[in-house]
Amino acid sequence: MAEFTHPRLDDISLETVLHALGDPARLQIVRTLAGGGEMCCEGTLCSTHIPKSTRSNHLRILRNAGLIHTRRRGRELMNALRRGELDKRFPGLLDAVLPLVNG
Amino acid sequence: MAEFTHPRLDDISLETVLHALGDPARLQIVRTLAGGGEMCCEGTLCSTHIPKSTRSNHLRILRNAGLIHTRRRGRELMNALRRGELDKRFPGLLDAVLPLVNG
DNA sequence: CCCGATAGTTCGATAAAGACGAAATATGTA
DNA sequence: TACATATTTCGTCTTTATCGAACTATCGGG
Repeated sequence: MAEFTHPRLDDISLETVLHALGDPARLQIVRTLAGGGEMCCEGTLCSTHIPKSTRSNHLRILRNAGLIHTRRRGRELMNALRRGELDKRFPGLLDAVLPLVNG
Repeated sequence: MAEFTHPRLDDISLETVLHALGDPARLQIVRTLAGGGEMCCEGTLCSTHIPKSTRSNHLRILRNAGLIHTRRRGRELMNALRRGELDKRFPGLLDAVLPLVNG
């Protein structure tokens, strides 16, 4: 399988990022990844009953938006938040979104 | 015409706000209103060729999300960003979104 | 190697959301 | 009252999202 393509830092658009974050499932994924670790598709949203094809699609949207980085580890695909890069590109955005405000 | 309903500060959800912001037209409206003034539907997005029914819908989404406040002034409906309230509810969010990053 | 199990993606069909012209509603002015 | 202005609502069409099923890739064990 070909590896994934991730947008370069400068190509990440705020609008696309906001669109990606504007979904409850994706926001939850991002918050889960905010701890700093990696998580496979199976691992994300494990507390909910979202089918894997939908999870896969959510992760693809997050990846294409530039929010997460995906690498293969064995048969799993590990996803990590591109925290440092995003903080550089959009200072303060993740800080504002990630706290446990849970509005 | 009945006046508009605006969500109370505590009822504004981050997810809904992010969804509202995750559209280029609406992001532009919010940025335009960030100057602090009021603007009618006709006035928003005046540089683009978006039909009024679509503009109206965008403003409704922003209003329901809690981002803007709408009041009638004569036959116009003036819209203003709920900046102070949003800064209280989601500190740093608008500061991160509004700068002319234009990613 | 080939097989089965595991992890994810892709496909295809249905469901939900958005866009926009046309018609309706509300307000102001003559 | 009649007409113009400002905006919403409605109906239709297009776009986007969801999710089961089928497909692809990787690993471990005969």
